[in-house]
Amino acid sequence: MADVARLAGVSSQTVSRVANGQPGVVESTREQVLTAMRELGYRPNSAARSLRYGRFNTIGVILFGLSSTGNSRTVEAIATHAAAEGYAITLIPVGMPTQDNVLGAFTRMGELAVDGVIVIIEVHLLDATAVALPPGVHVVVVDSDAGDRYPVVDTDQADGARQAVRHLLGLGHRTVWHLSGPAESFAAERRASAWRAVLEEAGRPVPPVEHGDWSADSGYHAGLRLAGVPECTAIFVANDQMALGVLRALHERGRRVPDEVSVVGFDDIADAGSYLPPLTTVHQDFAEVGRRCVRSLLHQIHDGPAGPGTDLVATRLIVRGSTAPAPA
Amino acid sequence: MADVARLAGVSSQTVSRVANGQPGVVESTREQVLTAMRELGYRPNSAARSLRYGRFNTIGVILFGLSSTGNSRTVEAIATHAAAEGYAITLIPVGMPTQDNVLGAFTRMGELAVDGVIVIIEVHLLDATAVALPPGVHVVVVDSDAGDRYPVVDTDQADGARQAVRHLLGLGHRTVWHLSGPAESFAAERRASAWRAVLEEAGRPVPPVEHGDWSADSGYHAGLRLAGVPECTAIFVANDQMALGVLRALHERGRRVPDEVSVVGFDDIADAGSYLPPLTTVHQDFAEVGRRCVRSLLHQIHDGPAGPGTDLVATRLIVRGSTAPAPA
DNA sequence: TCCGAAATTGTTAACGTAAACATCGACGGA
DNA sequence: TCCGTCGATGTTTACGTTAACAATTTCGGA
Repeated sequence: MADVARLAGVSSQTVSRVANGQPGVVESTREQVLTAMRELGYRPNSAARSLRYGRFNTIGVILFGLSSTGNSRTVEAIATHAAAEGYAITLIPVGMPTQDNVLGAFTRMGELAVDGVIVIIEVHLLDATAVALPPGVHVVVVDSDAGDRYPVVDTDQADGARQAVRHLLGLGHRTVWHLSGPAESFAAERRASAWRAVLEEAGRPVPPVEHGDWSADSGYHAGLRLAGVPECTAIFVANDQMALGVLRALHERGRRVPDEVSVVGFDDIADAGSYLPPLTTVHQDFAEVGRRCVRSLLHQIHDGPAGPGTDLVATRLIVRGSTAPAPA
Repeated sequence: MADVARLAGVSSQTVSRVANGQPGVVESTREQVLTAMRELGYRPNSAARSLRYGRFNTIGVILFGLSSTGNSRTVEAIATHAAAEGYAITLIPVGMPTQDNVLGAFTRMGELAVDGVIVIIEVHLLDATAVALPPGVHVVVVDSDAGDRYPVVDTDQADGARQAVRHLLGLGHRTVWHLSGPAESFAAERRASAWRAVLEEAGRPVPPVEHGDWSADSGYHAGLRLAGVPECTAIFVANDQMALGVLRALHERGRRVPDEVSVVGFDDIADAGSYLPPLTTVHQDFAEVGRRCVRSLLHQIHDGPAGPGTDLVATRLIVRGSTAPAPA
């Protein structure tokens, strides 16, 4: 910057003014400075800027597993909206979701150049880390029940599950079986309890819950077990990938979908419409979740901390070819 | 930091030494400083550090579309390995892959606190932007043919395609049809040209190429067309998602896989083993690509710029249930 | 007892930027 | 003509950190 000032024959302050588009610089001077900038390939040093302003214009995202569909789409939306507001995104991946690792991520975060953090991790891992969060750092949590401690943005898991189960009951199925996610997952738990609540409310029997780990493979194995249960004609699967595995298992066992068994998934991933048969599933608006995260976090950064609370994003059932009226 | 120094009754320099674990601080002093740090919740200001050191310890990743399987897994690997080396990852998403947007991303990058950039974008979009790249910023490019201008890390697309086509020919198929990606994609182009080369080398007829946009849906439509071609008994599809669509189309048209038609995909995404039937596909090691990107970039940052050149990551064919000997 | 070396701690300056304040010159009105 | 005002530009300072050097203390040995 000093070099630019020297070359343009002005003070560094004037260069600063030009760089930031501030008024009070006469046109001819501005031209000279811009020319000098180009000539020297000047680019402002953001570290110095941050130091001066006390802000980094950066949001940190702590997450476990970027490859899972939901996470990557949420992060993409976060990145897009943050960029629109002039904020960059810094990714802090957590290798394995152990408390130690999460704690480590929070510690690293504390040392990073970040104005706020969006946490996309099952919240029970946050218990021990609440203390470790640096006081000046704002937080938004996704997909957890931390609503009493931090602002939370999340898909309305329960309502999505309710829509799925009611759809199946509406088709005349006597009851609905459920393949849930891992026991530690709050998303899985909420989907499962909404499923149970609808059945109980309707006075239907509640079959035993199967558990998978979200993978198609685990869905396949659970599907093999369910295929052996003759009275099982409707299955609500907690995500689309496991549903894919279920479809394969049913197919291998000769149980036709949707004629003999109806299947509903959750997520509406891009491929769900191309499964055999195309999957009826609950659509999650990951982009909207990301958008609201950014909005909430920026609001905190600019206007001070926000109280806890939960912001739910609506879901909707997408009916495709994997559900049909119950067999006679 | 000054507060900590005051509370601990030492100079700020001593605080700095403690914070960085430098030697030459007596144990009792260190304790006092650590206590003061805890009490005041001190955390070092990374902007000041960056300013002092002239480095940000941050890597930028410019990409289009985080949701595509390959990208998210590559980014995850990049983030993991960068973190292990003490580097953070800053994401710069490009909304639509137009030259303007890419140019904008590079400009933003220039203003960001970044020591180097990994570019995960089809390279023809880089043509006009080569100039815009700030001189001091190191670059590694993924998935493109920029090998003459920048260091490139990429999957060995051609070899993967060769393995796929040879596998099908080895099963006795007279020739192999191809569903390619979008015409602008270099990855698609390389897979297609390797496919063509193997066929020509083997003296087989080269069927017309179908084009999709990587989505399952586009695969479905192309699949419907191919299903109408009786002599088509083997299809090499340029990615797994389109292969999923092809499987669905063949199924709907009553062409059995693999008995009547064999299908090979590319990527080996997590779900590929759960398709109906489980998909034979070319495995890409996205994690390794990410690892090498980071290695190459850090090498540049620490030891000076590297010349152009291409670093190819091996692929391997995973044979599952979607391929079988040609029908008699 | 005193001196020199080593260990520990303190002081100064600089990284690049921008806010706050100071200066300078031009212009208009009395 | 002189003065006040305003617009353009320059100067000073501070942001938080750490390298380089300076100062102080401690300790062993002659």
